[in-house]
Amino acid sequence: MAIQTDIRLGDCKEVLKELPENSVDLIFTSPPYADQRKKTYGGIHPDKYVEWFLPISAELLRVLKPSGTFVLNIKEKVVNGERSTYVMELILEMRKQGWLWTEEFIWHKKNCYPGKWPNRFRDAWERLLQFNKNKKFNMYQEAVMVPMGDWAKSRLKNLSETDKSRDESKVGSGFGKNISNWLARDKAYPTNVLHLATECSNKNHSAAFPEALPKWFIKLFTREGDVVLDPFMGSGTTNLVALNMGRNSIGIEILEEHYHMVKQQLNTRQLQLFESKV
Amino acid sequence: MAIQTDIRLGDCKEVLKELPENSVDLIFTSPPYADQRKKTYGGIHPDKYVEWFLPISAELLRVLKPSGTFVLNIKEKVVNGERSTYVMELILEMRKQGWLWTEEFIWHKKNCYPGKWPNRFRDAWERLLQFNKNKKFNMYQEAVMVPMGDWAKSRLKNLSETDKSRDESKVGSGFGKNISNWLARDKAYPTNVLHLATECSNKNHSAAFPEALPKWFIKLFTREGDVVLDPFMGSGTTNLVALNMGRNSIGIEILEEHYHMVKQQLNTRQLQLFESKV
DNA sequence: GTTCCGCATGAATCGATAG
DNA sequence: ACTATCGATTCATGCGGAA
Repeated sequence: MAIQTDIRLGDCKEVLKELPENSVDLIFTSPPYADQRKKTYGGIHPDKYVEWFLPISAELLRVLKPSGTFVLNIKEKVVNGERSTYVMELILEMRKQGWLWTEEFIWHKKNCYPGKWPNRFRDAWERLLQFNKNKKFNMYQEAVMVPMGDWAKSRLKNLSETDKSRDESKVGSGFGKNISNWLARDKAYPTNVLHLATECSNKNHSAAFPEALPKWFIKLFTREGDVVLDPFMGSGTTNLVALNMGRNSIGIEILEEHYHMVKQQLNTRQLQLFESKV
Repeated sequence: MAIQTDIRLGDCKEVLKELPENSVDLIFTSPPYADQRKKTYGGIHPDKYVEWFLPISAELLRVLKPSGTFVLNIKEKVVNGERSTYVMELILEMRKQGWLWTEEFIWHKKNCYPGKWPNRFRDAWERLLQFNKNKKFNMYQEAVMVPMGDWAKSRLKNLSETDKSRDESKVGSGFGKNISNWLARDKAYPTNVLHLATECSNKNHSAAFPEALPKWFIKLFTREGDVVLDPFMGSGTTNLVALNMGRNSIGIEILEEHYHMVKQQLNTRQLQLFESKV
């Protein structure tokens, strides 16, 4: 059966109500961060963020299968010299809503925004919060194991200090950094720290997160034919990756501009897939 | 003047009251994590953790200089399949107490303890929460600069060959000013992600952090002759590093065993320092 | 065809200036 | 006093043009 990619235009708070309950295997999304992207999303004030998000997370809880997982990519910004606390408040409120806060992965951004400030360094990481409905959920750990090829072994012998750090980021797109520990084995399990670069200047559009990010979580939490949902689709990275990986997906986007752009990209990609089968 | 290392035996909640207010430049500590290390510290239950810590953080707020910084190394453990929320609750409560939550650094542990669970990967990171009394605080960023990446290196190499000679002939015109800025800089500022290995050395303490961790923050937030405090001294890593870096320090430890061990180590080290001067 | 170099560009943050 | 906008700061990355 062909893979379905269902793209919908509208406010996810409303559109989500159209989806049946217990129908999604993985929700992977990166909502607009508080007080950012004002031009495109209207900007949610940090003080109002939790209040704004909770009705949406309630719908997400409804549509997620009991065995499914919700991965939320978010990072609080600095307000008045302090880190905002809305992400922590959101976690606490979502737990009251019925979510389990299972894990917090760290996305270590290799190329973060430059800048110099008197009392702060560059912010090089974001949160990837894992939420679940039940303690038992689907997780396919073997799918994200890091292969330890021969090249890694040979390169380890004569590594300069600079090469060491560079080498780490090349192994399996940033996973499995402790090379020397795992030399004896073929594959290693990753950790809860992901070391990836942002794809900053793509030709037509710049995605908020690199393809490797949704790809990793789709591998980890779904199998082929499963359903992936991104309620804040944006440039459609999650859905395109899902399609390429043989997963059905649903994407919701509030901006017509993004919606049409993703629609067009999907048509191109689906045509490619069709032709490759003929 | 000789560097003072003041080690005290007792419960820090009480001992801290002996210290004068506004007297400490940096507090760096790793308190017992909730419900962990039961054998050595009696284990604080996650539900009671905030309640237990707040009187201590109140004393810390009192003894810290207005220009000082408090760095708290902590990580919530997994309870019943979920991450505990006591760290987030602690941050929210400490802000009510008057602390500013300035930043959250990530310690990415290079070689974390191996292990495999059905629904979880190895935990390879810990939080380093930075709290301050004021928006203005002492920070010596140059002390922790790191070597630059490859791009800058290759660029520098090329600059020195093509543009350097031209620069010399036009001194004073301002033409080569940018170039000399680049030439002078072989180091870049770090980010808020620290990538350090854990030390697996056989210290008689269950959760020793590597020396590089306190060393980095002592460099960043203090100068020689400043005062560093670790209210949960443990094996005394913070104080030993401070001594080696020419900082005065105070350490408080509740266990006699640790207290005497650190006392002895300090005597040895101070004798070394004394003899090297003679 | 390779390799190399130049350049634009980011979920950023601060401080100053303006309404 | 309090919010909105703007310029300056700065580095890893990928692309396109050049050698």
